Amino acid sequence: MELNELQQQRLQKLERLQAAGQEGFPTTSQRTHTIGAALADFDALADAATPLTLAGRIIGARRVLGKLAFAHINDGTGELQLWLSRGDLGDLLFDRFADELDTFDIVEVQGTLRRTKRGEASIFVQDLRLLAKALNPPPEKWEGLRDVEERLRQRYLDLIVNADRREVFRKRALAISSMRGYLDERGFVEVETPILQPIYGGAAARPFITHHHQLDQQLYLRIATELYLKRLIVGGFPGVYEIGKNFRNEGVDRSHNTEFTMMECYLAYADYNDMMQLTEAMFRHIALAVTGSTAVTYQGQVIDFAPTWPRIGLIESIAEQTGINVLAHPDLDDLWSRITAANLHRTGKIERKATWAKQVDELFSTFVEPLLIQPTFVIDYPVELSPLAKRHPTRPGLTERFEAFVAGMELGNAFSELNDPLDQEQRFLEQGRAYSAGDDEAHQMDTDYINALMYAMPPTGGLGVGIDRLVMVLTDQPTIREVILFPHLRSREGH
RNA sequence: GGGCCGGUAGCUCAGUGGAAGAGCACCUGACUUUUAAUCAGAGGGUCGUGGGUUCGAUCCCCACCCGGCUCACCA
Repeated sequence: MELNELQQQRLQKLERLQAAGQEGFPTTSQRTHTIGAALADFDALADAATPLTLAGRIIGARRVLGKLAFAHINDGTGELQLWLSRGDLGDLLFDRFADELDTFDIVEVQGTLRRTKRGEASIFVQDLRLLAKALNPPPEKWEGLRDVEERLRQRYLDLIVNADRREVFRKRALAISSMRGYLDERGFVEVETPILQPIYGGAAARPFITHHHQLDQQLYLRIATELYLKRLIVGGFPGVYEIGKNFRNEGVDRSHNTEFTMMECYLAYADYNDMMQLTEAMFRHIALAVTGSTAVTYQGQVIDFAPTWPRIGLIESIAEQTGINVLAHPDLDDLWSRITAANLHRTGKIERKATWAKQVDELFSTFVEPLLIQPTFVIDYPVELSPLAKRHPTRPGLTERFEAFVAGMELGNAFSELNDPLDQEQRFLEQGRAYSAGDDEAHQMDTDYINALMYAMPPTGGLGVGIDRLVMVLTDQPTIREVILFPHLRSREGH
């Protein structure tokens, strides 16, 4: 390992300490309180002059003023100023602090709590030792670490330096635990289903492909959990859910990451209307848990998760924005003629797609989705777009499906689950034809899933929620990579 | 994948076809209540990588690598 000048200076300090009989990385800390606990009980501990042992990372500049010195330490629960004087510490320890310790070192201090003349809560240090030497120097004192690439590649440093970053991930954890709590309370059983799958399904996406050597079997990283979870509804669970990673071999942008976290839940003897109510109630519950309010500000816009959300028909919303009733143009050639007649292709945003369903999806994504800022249910999707959803009983060609949109992003997808095995088989066959026609995201035939449906699945409502996007909205983050700890980046040589 | 922009000291950033800069950090010295401490001084660079043009390239040209924004695709 080649060390730069700053790293060598720090290494030399470590070696000097070790030469003086100090451990550079002792096995354990003897701390008596977290900083958070010390601050919470500050006045009592200070009045009683209780001796405390605290530990933490030296953050920010050390200020050495001749025979006095100041610094701050942070242990993840709080931050506290160290007050060190040559008189109290003695020459050996004071010089050790001044000469051998650096910003980012992790130290342990003993002392009593007091306020300085200017009123800042501090620990007046009587003893100190190194717990772990930082060989890397900190970034700029005020600008911090701004370079996006470095922040993502060295997320640990980003988290050290940018304290609000840790807050985002605390809120992410809170969002997930409150979601889990909501579902647990309502009798959903949390399950784990395969990530490595012999047949991928449950969504329209290209998969990652891998191989099992011993079994000599091609496997896919899951793109969704759907088909396994519904097998469990067949198996008799009243409701199931899974929170976990999905993997889609597709582009990365501000609202897409290669691997992302989804919650899927299925409720027996329910339909998509029930799932809309569940979605509203659950999002309200989570928003309250994370932010204390149902109204959150996202990128300057107030978004209110309070029920009841508007429900608009997919077909009607496209017609409203484009003047085109896609159901009146039920094949691709016909629909494309209508689009060109309306000159929509001249906007530069619309091009001819491989299938009618994808063309409809593009019209919606382009002309309707960006307008859906407040939580909105878009309902009743075409059968061709929804191979796993039950047909609408009164609207031919449509299914009982909705997607939940917030801030112009799809946050949820749900339907009354198709439980007719014969219809499901036909849908898979249709998907196979779409694949042949050039739709490389079409579903594969899953005969075992059909077999499961042939034992009868009760009427079931299902819902999927994109956790990362939900966290983006709840924490006001502009991109998905700011709510994922280690988003995917190309590897860089020598790093 | 396309378009536009970027990569210079540990970090944040200037800059120029003719000797590589600033601030912060770091190092040395002074300083017993600092809060971006202050004062004085010193050190630190394969200017993303590889070619090319040129007497001379960090700068101009080409290719490549990594990233940002954006469009396309997807949730």
